[in-house]
Amino acid sequence: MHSSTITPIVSAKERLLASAGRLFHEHGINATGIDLVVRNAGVAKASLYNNFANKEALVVAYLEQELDGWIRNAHALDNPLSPRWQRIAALFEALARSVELNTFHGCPFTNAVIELPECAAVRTVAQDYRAVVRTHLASLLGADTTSTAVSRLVLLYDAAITEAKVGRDAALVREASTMAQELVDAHKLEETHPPATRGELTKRDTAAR
Amino acid sequence: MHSSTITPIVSAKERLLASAGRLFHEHGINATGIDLVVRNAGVAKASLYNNFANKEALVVAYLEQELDGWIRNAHALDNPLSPRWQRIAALFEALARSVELNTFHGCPFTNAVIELPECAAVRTVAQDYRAVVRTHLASLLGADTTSTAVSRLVLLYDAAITEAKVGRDAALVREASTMAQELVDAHKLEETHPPATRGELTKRDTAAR
DNA sequence: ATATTACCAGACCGATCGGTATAGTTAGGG
DNA sequence: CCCTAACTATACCGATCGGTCTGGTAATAT
Repeated sequence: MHSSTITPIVSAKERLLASAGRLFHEHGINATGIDLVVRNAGVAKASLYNNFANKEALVVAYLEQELDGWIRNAHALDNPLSPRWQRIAALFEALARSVELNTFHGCPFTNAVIELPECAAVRTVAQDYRAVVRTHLASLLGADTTSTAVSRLVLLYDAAITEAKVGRDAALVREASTMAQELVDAHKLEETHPPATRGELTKRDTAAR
Repeated sequence: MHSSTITPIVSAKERLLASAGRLFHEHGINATGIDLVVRNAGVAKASLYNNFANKEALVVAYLEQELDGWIRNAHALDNPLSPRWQRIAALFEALARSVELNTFHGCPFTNAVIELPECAAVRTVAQDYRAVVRTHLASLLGADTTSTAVSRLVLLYDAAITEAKVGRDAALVREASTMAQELVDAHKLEETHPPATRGELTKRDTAAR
């Protein structure tokens, strides 16, 4: 049980998660059979079921791994010394480039929720992911997590991901980025201004019913 | 071959498409087997393969049916006598209500692209859908289909759908609606103003690289 | 009357699904 | 030295997958 066990350089569990990470993300979860995951990992089938109760557990572990990856990637893209608008733009720009390189396969959490709509555990991880994204965007924007400015940034980020996946349109991703920029500017103004100054032409939608 | 053939009130093809429409949309395409579609349609298995070459063809027909449904729904929601902002708000509000009633199962086209990422025919219908949406939103906004204003409206609509499906958050859907409202207002101003008037604090993202 | 057409019911096909069981290998720890 | 733990390889399980085939019925068109 110590970490002193040497094991075959990388454990079967790690190899399985790496394999699942590639296959689930690129070809989809339902389209990827257990046998393929195992073969691709170069691991015995029994090793899968020694480390995971069943396929669903593997899927959840895969998603948790992806969540971890998102966080690390977000920090790798982030330069805390840059101005806010640049730190936010970097997120969108990474997405746009991924589209151009044809390496974008969609948000793993959205994909999983769509592929397994009745799996509660999947929804849970997806909600965790959403909370992480919201928190991160809030910190980049320098706004309260519950603020509408952050909600709007979340919307724009999700929009960009959808355009990247379905439309494969890098230009639309960058348009979302531009909207995010304007949001940052507006938020900056709000910070320096007295609070109740901006109300020019909003809040009409509630009367739309 | 005439339309004078009586047939059992509704044809096997129609029953199959109705069944596929329910099952594919609610439980997912890959998770719905042929046998279930057939049983649910109350139809013989052979009738499926008399009307469709294979499952993929059924999926494509299902998507074409959904595209048709989207168009009809969009027109049903639309009151051409209402002001633009209301006609656009109706689209978002329908989405928000669907979330609250727990009857929203995601965009059939996005779902299909995610479930069958390597199926070209699915991507094609999805692009058709995107073109239809863009055209419709352009007409609601009274702007050119290629304008950035329409692109932004498309982004907001897709964002709302993602929040509806993954986050199940009607408030976020309505926030997207509010953003769309502001877009309509901005567009209205642009219409009445000389063209190059609005450039306060934009176009900086292109320097973000 | 006779084809033809559209349909139904269900057996059947090989392949693959997720998952289990058996048996053997390798390595470290008491 | 032997036990345990992690691993490999592979056979096997029932269920279901997408898809085919047979055989029969009822209504239409000629």
